[in-house]
Parts: sequence; structure tokens; C-alpha cells
Amino acid sequence: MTGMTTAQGARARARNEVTAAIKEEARRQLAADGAVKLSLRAVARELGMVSSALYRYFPSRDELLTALIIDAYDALGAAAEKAREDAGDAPPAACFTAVCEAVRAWALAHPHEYALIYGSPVPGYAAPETTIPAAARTGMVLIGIFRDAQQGPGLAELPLPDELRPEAERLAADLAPDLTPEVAAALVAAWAQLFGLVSFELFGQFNNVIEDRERFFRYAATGLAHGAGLG
Amino acid sequence: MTGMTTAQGARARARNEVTAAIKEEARRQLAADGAVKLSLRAVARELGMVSSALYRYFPSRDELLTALIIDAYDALGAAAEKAREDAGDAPPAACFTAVCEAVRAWALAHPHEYALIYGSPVPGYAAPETTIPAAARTGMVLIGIFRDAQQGPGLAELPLPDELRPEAERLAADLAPDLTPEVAAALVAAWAQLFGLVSFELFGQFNNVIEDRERFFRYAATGLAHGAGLG
DNA sequence: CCGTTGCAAGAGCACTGCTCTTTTTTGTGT
DNA sequence: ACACAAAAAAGAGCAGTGCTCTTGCAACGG
Repeated sequence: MTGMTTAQGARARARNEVTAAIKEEARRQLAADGAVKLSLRAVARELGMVSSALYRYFPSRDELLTALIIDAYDALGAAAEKAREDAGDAPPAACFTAVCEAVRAWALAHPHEYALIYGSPVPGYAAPETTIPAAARTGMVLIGIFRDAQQGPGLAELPLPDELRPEAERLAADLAPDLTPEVAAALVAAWAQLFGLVSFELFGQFNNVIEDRERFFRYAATGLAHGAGLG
Repeated sequence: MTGMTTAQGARARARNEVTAAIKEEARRQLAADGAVKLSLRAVARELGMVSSALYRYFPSRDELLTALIIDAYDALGAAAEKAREDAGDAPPAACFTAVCEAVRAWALAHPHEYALIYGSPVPGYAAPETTIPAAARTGMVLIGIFRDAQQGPGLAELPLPDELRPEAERLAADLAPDLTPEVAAALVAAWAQLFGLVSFELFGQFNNVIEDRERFFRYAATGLAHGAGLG
């Protein structure tokens, strides 16, 4: 308990470096071949260590995947945040579509990472609590846009069926207390629908259907914004 | 080349029975543990045969999965068609939401089958042409609803940006020549967004966000219908 | 300077998909 | 009825997987 900080620091530094190298190589393999093909043994092989040594750093393949999931959520969140910043104080609808485009662009650039977080979850694998904050980042960006819109004049009246009011109120309270229930509900719906558009494009459902994906997405995102009361 | 039809018939019957049994057991395992855990050896074991014998019926695991994919598309398509029929000549918006609910219900009842067709595709696996007709069934139901709506008075004017007009015209020509480009574009967008809603619920993105999934979905589906010009 | 602790390595288990070879069954044409 | 070719099943085997357990080694700390 005395001066062991440097000692621990030495060990810990090495440990962190190896951990980072493992994650890096794993991400490389993920990007190349997808999550199902990610193999601990292959990662170890590439790093010149034996497979069992890897278990000192990640207790299981799932834990390694979890680390990659968090990174992916963070990367997507960062991309969304950057798009929001770049949009500055443009009209809310423009901010919204800008963030949508950023999400799509990130997904197209990192298809396997996208599939890891928004594709079918691995059965028997429940995303641990640790992923929640990273996963929330993108949603937070959208919430911010609607928060701003609510203050300005750019937000249309939104219908909210009586039967959904309690849920929408709970939702608003949980998500962002300064949003009206109407806005909160519309926001969540738009959020899910946005990822429907991206997933369909990425997972091949638009093959032989949509040619001009770029323009179609812009059109659909605009519709999304409109449906959620923006613009 | 003479009367070998009966001979082939006898062999073929046995063959079909075994093929069906394999698919049945595979579907059982798929429903139980998901696609990644589906194992040829386990299927063979359960059927009391040795694993290599299975390759006489399905040349690879992927081919078996393809068969299950087609079945899943067909089952979902059938569910959608049934919902459409049950809705009869209700207003288009009601028909639309009814089909949406049917899609969601089927997905909730068959999560792994849903994940197989609308989740992340297995990398390196390209859905062969054979899946296309089955995959189109659900889309056809939606197209039918909009076709009907276009004849009645229940279809609102839809905006279509100039830049998307060529694509929308091509889309309408490919998909359903009797739909206007405006309707075709809106339809495809709604289609993708519908599956975004279902996937988010099924893949756990609504955990800790939406409680009352039932009502929220109804609300969102209504919004989808409205956004596509219905009601 | 010696002991604890952290790490690496090796061997091994129970699996997987898939291939190749050998044996058995089976439906039939003569 | 029987011999024969085609189809099916079985077996062995290869290369790979996640994961565990034991053993050796090296570095750090009192």
C-alpha cells in the first residue's frame, strides 16, 4: 500500500497495452469478417501469443465482444455528436437530417460494427449495463435537437392518442424531463424508424429495390423529421 | 428411362420425408437457440443419423439455413396476407396498421426466425435468388393496400423532391406499375421504417425505454400510415 | 534476496463444418 | 427371383473453435 503505485503502474501499463492490442486486432478482424468469424485463437495467433494467454485479459469471447460493442456505440455516438456540432444552429429539421446522414455514413463505413450493435443480438447474450451509456449517446443527440426545437417556433403540434399518454409521460420523465410527452413519443418512433432505414440498406433488403440510396435516404430522413414535427 | 417414374417416386418420397424431417428439426433448434447455434451435427444426432449422411440432403449448413430463410419469409408473408384478408375492405389506414400489427406479432412469436431474415446477414453469405419471391410476399401485401387506397379517396397528396423523381419512377415501374412515383417512394420508406420499429423492439433497443410496447407500436404504426398518405 | 503474484505456455476436452472412403441398403430391369 | 447399379448411411479424419487446468517462468515488492 506504500509506493506500489509505480509498480502497479508498470504492470498496469503493460497490461493496458496488451489489452489495447487485443482489442485493436479484434476490431480488425471484426471489420474484415464480421462478429461470427471473430476468433480468439486467430487474434492470439496474430498477436504472437497462445490462445490461453488471452483469457488473462478477457475472460471470454463475449466479454471481448462487449468491449467492441461499447467502442462501436461510442464511435457512432461521436459521429452523431460531430454532425450535430457541424450543423450549428441550423433549423432543427436540418440538424436532424444531418445527424441521420451521419449515422448512415458511419454505418456504411463500418458495416460489421453497425451489425454488431443494431443487428440480431447473439442469442443467450444480454448486453450488460456497461453498454448503456455508450448506447445512449446517439439518442442524446436527437433529444438535444428536439429540446432546441421545442424552445424555438419550429415544432409542429403532434397528436398523441389518449391510450399512449401515460407511457409518453413516463417516457418523457425518464428520457428528458424538459420534453413534452408528445415530442418524446414522436422522437422515439423516429429514432427506431431511422435505424430501420439504415439497417434495410445495410442488410441488403434494398437490393433490387432502391438504386439511388443516397437520395432515397435523404428523402426518407426528411419525411422522418416532418413526421416528428420538425420543419 | 422407361417406367422409372414410380421408382424415382419411391426414392423421392423417402428423400422428401427425410429432407422435411431435417428441416423440421433444424427449425426446432433455430427457434430454441438461434441461427448461430444451429449445428448440423446436433440435427443429425437428434434424428439418429450420422452427420455426414446429412450432406446428402443439404450440401452445406448455409443451404440448410437458406431453406429456413425461405420458410421464414413465407410464414411472415402468410401472416401478413391473412391480416390483409381479415381486414377486408376496411379503410386503407386500418388495413395498413392491421398488417403492421401482424408483422410485429409474427416477429414476437418467432424471434429467431425474424432475426434470421431481418437481422444482420451472415458475412460472406449472399441470399440466393431463390429467396426473392418469398421475401417479396409481405411487400406485396403493402403494395396492395396502397393500390386500393389510390383508387379510393383515402390517399393524401405526397411530396416528392425533384431529385428523387427519377428513382421513384423507376421504383414504381419495377414494383407496381399502377402506383404513382409519390406513393411508391412513400411506401418503401414506410416499409423500412416498420421493420425498424419491430427490430428495435425485438433486438432489445427498447429495453429501459419503452414499457408499453403494444400501445407504442400502435401509435407508431398509425404515424407510419399517416406519413405515407393514408388516413 | 526470497517469496508472492502475474503472465505465458502447453496439453487437452468437447465441440463445430466438411470431405473422403467404405459399407450397407434398396428399388428395380432382366 | 436375382444380380446389379444407384442411393444412402456410416466411419474415420482434418482443421478449426471456445475454454480449462496445470505447469514453468519472470518480474516485482517486502
